[in-house]
Amino acid sequence: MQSALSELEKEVVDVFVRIAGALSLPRSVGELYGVLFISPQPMCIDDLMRKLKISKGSTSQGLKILRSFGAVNSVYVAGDRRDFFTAEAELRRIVSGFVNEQVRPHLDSGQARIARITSLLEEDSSENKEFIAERIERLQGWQKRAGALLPFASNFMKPD
Amino acid sequence: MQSALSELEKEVVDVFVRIAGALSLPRSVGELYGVLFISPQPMCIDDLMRKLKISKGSTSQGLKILRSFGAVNSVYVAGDRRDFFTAEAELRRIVSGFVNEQVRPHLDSGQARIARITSLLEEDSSENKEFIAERIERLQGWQKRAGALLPFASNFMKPD
DNA sequence: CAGATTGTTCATAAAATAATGAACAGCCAG
DNA sequence: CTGGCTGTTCATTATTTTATGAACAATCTG
Repeated sequence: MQSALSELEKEVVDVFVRIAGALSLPRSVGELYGVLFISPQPMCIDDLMRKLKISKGSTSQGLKILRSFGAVNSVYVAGDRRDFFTAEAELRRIVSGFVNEQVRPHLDSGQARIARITSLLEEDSSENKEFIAERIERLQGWQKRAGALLPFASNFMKPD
Repeated sequence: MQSALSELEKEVVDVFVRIAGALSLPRSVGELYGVLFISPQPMCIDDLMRKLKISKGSTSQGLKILRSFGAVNSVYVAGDRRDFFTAEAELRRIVSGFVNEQVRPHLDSGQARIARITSLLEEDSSENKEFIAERIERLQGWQKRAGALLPFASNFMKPD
């Protein structure tokens, strides 16, 4: 296992670094997934640190995040005490993990907040109450739509 | 037009600040949209600065971003030299603007990068070539799927 | 045209986010 | 139990991102 990224590996890692950025995840998370994604063998923390030249802390933290939504799988390697990992390669699983862990909670707290807003609005008595009420209802509709889109998006990834 | 945020306004702004965060947009962009969203009247830069207590630079910059994907509309107010704005309230328009301006370009450059990777792979002659080839193909499939999902997501917002 | 008024830009400051690495906790092997 | 690995945590440092505000350009107004 050579400890430098080949040109090809660098490109692949770069793809995932950009994806990570789009998802508001740390750069290192994208790097880690990228390296695992094109590695035929499972890798341990030490391998990843050496390949990417990042610290042990970042590596551990990054893997924790990846595991949190199932983007990475642990693999047992006989005769080695260390933990090894591979990239989860089924898009559907990653998407649904991500949705459940990183997106749904936000939607839920948004739901709660809108409920609070509705009750604030009742106490309110400005001349614009009607307009504001319409806006809040609209916002609620958006929320609902977003919630409906998520499971659909997961299914959309079905065959992969 | 009072120059402080009511409790209700604060809550609404907060909702959009969180959404902005999820979309990797500056906090101020969420604040601006939020205030416009619950404002019955069009607002000018000065109004927004005062309401949100943010600088003129942030306000101008934030509105520029919002305009870039059609989240905000310019309104002419008779007898006033200043520019006035309202929040675009049709979700479908905002989504499709956002997709076209902020998402599609990333997908496209990703496409280009994958093409480059494919050519790098041809020069490559490791024993793992086959495995890597499979992964790159898979990645390409993901890319394609993402591209297909976007127009669908836009349509999903249809009635709003 | 001269003087205001309005909006944009951009160098700098401030704030938020991520990475580092040393300290620590757990665990196995002898 | 002791010593050596392995992985995690977290206070600090580094980096990146965002906000600020003064300088500027553009546009009206009288």
